[in-house]
Amino acid sequence: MTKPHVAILDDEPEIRRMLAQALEEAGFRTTAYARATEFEAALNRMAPDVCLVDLGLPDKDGLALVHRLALESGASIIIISGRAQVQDRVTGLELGADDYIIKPFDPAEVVARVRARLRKGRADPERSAQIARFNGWTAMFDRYVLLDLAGTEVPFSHAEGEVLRLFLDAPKRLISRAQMQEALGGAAGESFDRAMDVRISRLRTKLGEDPKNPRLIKTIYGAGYIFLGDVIWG
Amino acid sequence: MTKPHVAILDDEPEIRRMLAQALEEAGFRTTAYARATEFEAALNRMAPDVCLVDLGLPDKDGLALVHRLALESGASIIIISGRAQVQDRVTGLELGADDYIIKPFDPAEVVARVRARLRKGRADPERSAQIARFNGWTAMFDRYVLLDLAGTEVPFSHAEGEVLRLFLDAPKRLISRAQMQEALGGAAGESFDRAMDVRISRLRTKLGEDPKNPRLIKTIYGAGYIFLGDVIWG
DNA sequence: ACGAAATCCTTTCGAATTGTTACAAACGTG
DNA sequence: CACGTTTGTAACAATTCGAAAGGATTTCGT
Repeated sequence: MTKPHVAILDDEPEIRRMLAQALEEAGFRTTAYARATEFEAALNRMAPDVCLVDLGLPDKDGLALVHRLALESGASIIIISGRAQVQDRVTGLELGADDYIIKPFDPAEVVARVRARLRKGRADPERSAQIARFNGWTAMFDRYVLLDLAGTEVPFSHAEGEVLRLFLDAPKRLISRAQMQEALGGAAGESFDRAMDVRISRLRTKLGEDPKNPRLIKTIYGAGYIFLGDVIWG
Repeated sequence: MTKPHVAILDDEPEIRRMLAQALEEAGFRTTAYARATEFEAALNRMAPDVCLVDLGLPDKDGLALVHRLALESGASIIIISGRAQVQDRVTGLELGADDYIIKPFDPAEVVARVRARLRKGRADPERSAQIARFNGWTAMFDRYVLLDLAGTEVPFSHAEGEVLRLFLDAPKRLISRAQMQEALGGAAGESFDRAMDVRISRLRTKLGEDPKNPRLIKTIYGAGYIFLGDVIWG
């Protein structure tokens, strides 16, 4: 996978430099332009993933450019503008911009917003498979099965999966009972405690734990549970 | 096509009302919640397109909620917060939010930003895509037939096609029973549940599923269904 | 308009999953 | 070691789901 490409269009050299530096430090490839005509001419061969466009351009109406970009280019468009009126933002967004940042801005926020745009653009098509590996096991949450080292499938239920996910999201950290109850959607004030115990008990047997000496799901008397084991997501 | 659905989570009744009114005037369907727990409980049957989440909630850490939403729900997430520090915005966006709006805000801008999210989310206006391939099958919705690898035709009915399309539009994601009921136009409060079971049962047999070990349409007890299989539209 | 066929919903009962109860074991405290 | 509290788990009950059978509705041809 190559680096995502961010195109910058701003007439102030200082801002161009600042944006390019921040974005490249964040792992993007950047191309900066000072004038709309040059920007447009280079658009096709650039094929950027995100465009940062300043509206206060001397040589062309920025909003018209944004509109054309939105219609013809598949890139996400982020407007950067000194005009802070709500009406400016609304028209910019209605014309097809995906975000609107007001000067002065913090480069860190720009990077974060660029990342957000890229995430949405590619998140849906190939969402990361919900797979976690730990101590010889492979948990596949979309298929509701565990694989051991030999490759034999051990199916687990939704209730068990909720507990397992909780553990794998916070390995080697104490998880209090109240925390778990909240996460599992347990109505408070009930004797839901026993149900949790049962879930954990069932999960333990499926993981082949020795009841006398559990190595993965350890219970801390009076405090909660802790999941040992080295988790790798993905 | 039904109206897009926007879910609102904010503890201040005044803001809930303002947002709901502005969004409904703009042609959206809205559902508002005051507390995170209720919001989470209703998430699956709501199946919103966009979530507006206030971070300053009394009953739960808003950022954790945003993170979970981003991972598990396909919806776009817009944070609304009174905290104006750049660092807050950056962490919010990094955790998976798609936008970050600072209080006090103008309802018109919120509407514009919601529209921007929907535009990108449904960037594929492929309502003309009537053919999908998955795991050796070819579903042709305009002709109401399934083709297996050998090319033999298996006709399916309209009701079965509705279910199949729902699955193929959201593969490898949990589809709650309530969500399905809504999508199939089932009036709420009825014993429509059994009808859904029957539809799915018929679809399963047509796909040649082994009832004891279904590989494509898996049922998650107490939660819904999930469609495994790699879908390619077109 | 009438009857046949296809489609779809409802009913019903059996199977699978989950929560609950009850009791035993483990733990901490004095 | 005695005692109360916390946790594990087996057995049971409640809930949820699958699939067959029958009936209601729509569709279609004549």
